[in-house]
Amino acid sequence: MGRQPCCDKLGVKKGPWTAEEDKKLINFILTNGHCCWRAVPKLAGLRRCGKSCRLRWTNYLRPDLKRGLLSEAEEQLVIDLHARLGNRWSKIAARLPGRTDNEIKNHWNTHIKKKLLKMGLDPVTHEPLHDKQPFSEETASTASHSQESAGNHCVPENEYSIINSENNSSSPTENCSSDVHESLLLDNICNNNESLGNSLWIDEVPLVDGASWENQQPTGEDICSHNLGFPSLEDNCSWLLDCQDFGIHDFGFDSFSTDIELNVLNP
DNA sequence: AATTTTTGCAACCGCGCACGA
DNA sequence: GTCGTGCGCGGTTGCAAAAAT
Repeated sequence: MGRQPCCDKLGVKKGPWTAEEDKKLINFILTNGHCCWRAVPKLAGLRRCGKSCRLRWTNYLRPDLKRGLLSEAEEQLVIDLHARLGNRWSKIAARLPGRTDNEIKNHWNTHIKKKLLKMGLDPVTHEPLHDKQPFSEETASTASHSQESAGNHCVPENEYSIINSENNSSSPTENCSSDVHESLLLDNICNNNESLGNSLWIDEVPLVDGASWENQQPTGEDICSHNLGFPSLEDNCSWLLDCQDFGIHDFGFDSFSTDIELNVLNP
C-alpha cells in the first residue's frame, strides 16, 4: 500500500544545499522553467529528488522572495489571517507578497506564538487564555490539531473574502473577543500598507507562488499597475543584488546574472 | 574560555488531493 | 471505478548559531 517514497533512490542527496547545487537549479529553472519537478533534478544535473528541488526553489531561491524578518505590518497580517484561516500557511503566504508558507510557519512558531502567549492570547484560538473552558488543557493539547480547532472557528476562505470584500465589519472574527482589536490592527495595516491590504482582499489570487512567477510571468507593468506588492521588474533584476545575502556571488555567478537578466527582460 | 542550553530556520517526511490512463 | 503519478501542504526534525551558565 501507499506510494513509493520519491527520494529513496540510492545516490539521491539529502541535507543542506550547496552553492553549486543552488546555481545549477537556478540556472536550469530560469532557462527552462520547471516542466515537471520530477524531471528537474535529472535535467539540471542534480542528485536530488524533485520534491527537494521544488522546496528549495519555492522557499529559498525564487527571485521574488523577500528576505529577512517579517515587518510589524506583515506580522499583524499573519496574526489576523491565522485567526481566520488557521494553520493554512500556504493560504496565508499567498496574501503576503514575497513570503513563503514555510517562512511564515517558522515565524509563527518561533516568534508570534510566544508573542501572543505573552499578550495572554491563545495562539490557536486567538482568544484570551483566561476565557478558556475548563477542558482547556485538553483542548490546548488537541488544539495542536490546529487544523480542526482552527478550522472550526474559521470561515471557508471564499466566504471570508467575500465577506471582507464587501464589509470588513461583518468579518467573522467578530465572534472572537480579541477581534475588535485585530480588526483595528488590520485596518491600520491596510491604511498604512496599501499593497498588503489590497492583496489581502483579493481572493485566490496567487500573489506569490511558483505558478505566478513561472507560468504567468507578469510583466513589470502588470505588477505595477495592480500594486500588489510584487517586486517590480526592476526588483526582479535587483534581486540579484539580494542574492549576495545567500552568497550567490561567492559561487561565481557572473555568467549566471547575465542569464537571469536575459530571461527576466526577454521572457 | 569552555560547556550546556535554547533558539531559529532550512529541509525532510508523510499524507491527501487532483488528474490522467 | 481504480490505480499510478505528481504536486502541494502542514507537521516535524536536525543542526548551526546565539545565549546562558
